Amino acid sequence: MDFISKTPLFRGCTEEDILNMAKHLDFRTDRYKKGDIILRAGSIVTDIGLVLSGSVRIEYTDLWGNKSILGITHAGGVFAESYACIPDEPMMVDAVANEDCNILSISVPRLFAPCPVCGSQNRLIQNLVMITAEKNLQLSRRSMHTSPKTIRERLFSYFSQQVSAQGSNKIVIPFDRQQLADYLNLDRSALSKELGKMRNDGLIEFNKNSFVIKTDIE
Amino acid sequence: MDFISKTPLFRGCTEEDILNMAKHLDFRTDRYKKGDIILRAGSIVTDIGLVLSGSVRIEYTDLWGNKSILGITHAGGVFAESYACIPDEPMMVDAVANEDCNILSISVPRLFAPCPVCGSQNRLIQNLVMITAEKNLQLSRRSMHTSPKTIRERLFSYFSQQVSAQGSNKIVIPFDRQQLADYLNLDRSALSKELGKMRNDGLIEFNKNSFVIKTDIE
DNA sequence: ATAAGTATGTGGTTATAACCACGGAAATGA
DNA sequence: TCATTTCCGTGGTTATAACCACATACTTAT
Repeated sequence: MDFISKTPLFRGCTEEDILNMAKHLDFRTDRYKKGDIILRAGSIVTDIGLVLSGSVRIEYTDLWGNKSILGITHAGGVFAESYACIPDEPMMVDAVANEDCNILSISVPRLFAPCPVCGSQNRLIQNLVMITAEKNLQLSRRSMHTSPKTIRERLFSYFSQQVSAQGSNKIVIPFDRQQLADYLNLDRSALSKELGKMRNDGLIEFNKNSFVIKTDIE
Repeated sequence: MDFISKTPLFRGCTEEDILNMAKHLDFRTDRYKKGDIILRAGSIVTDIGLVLSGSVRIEYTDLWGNKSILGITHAGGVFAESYACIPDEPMMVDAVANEDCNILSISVPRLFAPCPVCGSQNRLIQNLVMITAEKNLQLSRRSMHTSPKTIRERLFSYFSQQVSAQGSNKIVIPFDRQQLADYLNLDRSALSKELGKMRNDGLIEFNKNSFVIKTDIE
């Protein structure tokens, strides 16, 4: 309960607000065991899932049975919110219990239904806008960084964004090499090679996850 | 005005609602001439831009000056909403007048501020959630389709999603070849070649923008 | 301290996608 | 209708990234 009020979705809500909403909006919690399918591709969802404990894996399976993992939502995070917010939009992915977990379901239609009494749910909707907007920016950034054809250009794109975001030519990235490769849609060893070349070419310096990007502006 | 009530952002609002909000939320319209920079990268925005006429181009410029166009927002659409919804998030992109245009600015902080009188703005916020959620799904889909390494696999990914969405093995896609290549992050001629091979291999049939995807299930 | 496991860099090979160029088809517009 | 332009497929070449294998450095645990 104390945990809930600290999640991005309920940020700014008092415990009283939450209890109030729990009644009005008919919150529901469910337990799942590792491997259980929480939401199935093709189904229509109307509920946001808030992960109370454990984690949820978002999996994509194409027509030919090829699977790939699109993301993990940990405790405190929400999943399926984009599908839940759009009426009649079938899920493209499965939500699978990555480990034993506890999920709080919140009905978007109820959330959107006007409630003259409590202004609390408006706060919730606002948080929801911010959460989806933030996910949007993350997706946009990745799109930008993976659009160049060459490894070097993708790294340039990513680095320049990080330089701007961190306000310095000296940046620390939140990825190890494999994760960076996944993020930029590259092979790890090819990535390592290109980083080495860029260092030789005097474009960057790096040590582990710390990089110095040398712009020609002195 | 009649136009405004038909935009996705104001869907479901009566003219009275809109006039009401125009007062409370202090709507502002601005004219821009083709080429004008409406919003500059690095700046903090708090307003959503609703395109009343003309169109707005979203441009990304990296540290080395390389530009790329990320998208166009036409009349009725909104832009910068993700940045406006997240406090202190600097724009990564420029918003440029693609042609002479008229922009309605709506302050998100005002939109989020509680107004005891009018419930109309809640409707607006709900629409905003749906708009961002929809953009989210679009971005996710593209991410899914561009993650495979080979052209054929990207096409499989895209086709299988379309088959599912259109509910038939016979699909019509909204792209010409160049656009499909851009969408899947491919070279056009390479794309054409691979489509030809897939036809030879008996996997698909196509004619212009109509495709038949042959699953092995008869 | 040592061992096991993980992360990273590097060389070499190969598949493959980008690139360039062009010819024909189809759409557009006068 | 004809002219013009855009769109699409194809061949050939080349650059490049994936892939494989391995050696070294770094972590972590016991």
